[in-house]
Amino acid sequence: MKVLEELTGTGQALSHTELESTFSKVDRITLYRVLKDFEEAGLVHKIIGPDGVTRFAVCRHNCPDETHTEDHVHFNCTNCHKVFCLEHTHNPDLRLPTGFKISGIQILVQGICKHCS
Amino acid sequence: MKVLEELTGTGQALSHTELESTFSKVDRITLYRVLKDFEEAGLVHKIIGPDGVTRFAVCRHNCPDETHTEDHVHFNCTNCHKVFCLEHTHNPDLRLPTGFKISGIQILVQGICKHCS
DNA sequence: ACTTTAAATGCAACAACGTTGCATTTAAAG
DNA sequence: CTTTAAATGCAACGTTGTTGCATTTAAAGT
Ligand SMILES: [Mn+2]
Ligand SMILES: [Mn+2]
Ligand SMILES: [Zn+2]
Ligand SMILES: [Zn+2]
Repeated sequence: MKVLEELTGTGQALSHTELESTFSKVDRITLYRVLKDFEEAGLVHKIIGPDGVTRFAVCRHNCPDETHTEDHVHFNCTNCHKVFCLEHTHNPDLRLPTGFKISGIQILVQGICKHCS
Repeated sequence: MKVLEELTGTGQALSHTELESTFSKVDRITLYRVLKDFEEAGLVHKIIGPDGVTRFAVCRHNCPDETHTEDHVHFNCTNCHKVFCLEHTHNPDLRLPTGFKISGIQILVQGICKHCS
């Protein structure tokens, strides 16, 4: 519950390490299991940034239970390296090569965040 | 050179493991170093998929040396889990929240690839 | 309140991925 | 042929993430 509150309260996606230092009393394996359970329950979603770091963020209202598609845009600040979930959802008109059928899309925007600009 | 040929020849992005089994004679650390050198030289680029697996693909003609921006779209097949570089580049008209300045974008499309459909 | 049962936690061990230091081999220059 | 530098292989280490098992904690049943 504390983990979920932390994820809900902060405006950004948090890495395992960040959560681990926040809850220094909790064993890291417990944290792994908690986050996995939250993800499977559709409460949080995982974001793997361009640096390969996995972060977690709470799912918003528009996240369906079954498909668990998180189709909103993610923002990765090149200065502070934080990751934010943007409310913006975007479905661009991509013309893919023949034979390719699109089922989902992941957009990650890089730039300078609100706090760093 | 063999590694570069392999990456150029195949139409997809290859993971370290895949390359390692292709060149079973080569030590895995040498492979790490070769790929790192290629990346820093701007010959290949890294793609980290939604599963967190790192893959490598050759840079095309339109990859500038300095910025090394790979702004083309990547396709991840949900069936065979292969990753393809699409020629398509897309700059959508995103309206970001105030204070956020965009400098780049990464688009990863998921679906069924040509070979699996 | 006491007992039974299940869930949550912590620890150890392990595997995959990736990096660094160092010795050796290989190839390029002189 | 000798000198020098680059490329390779090995060992060791760090990080991330998973699994098995024992213990603790909490929930239910009596
Ligand atoms: Mn998100
Ligand atoms: Mn590519
Ligand atoms: Zn920032
Ligand atoms: Zn496929």
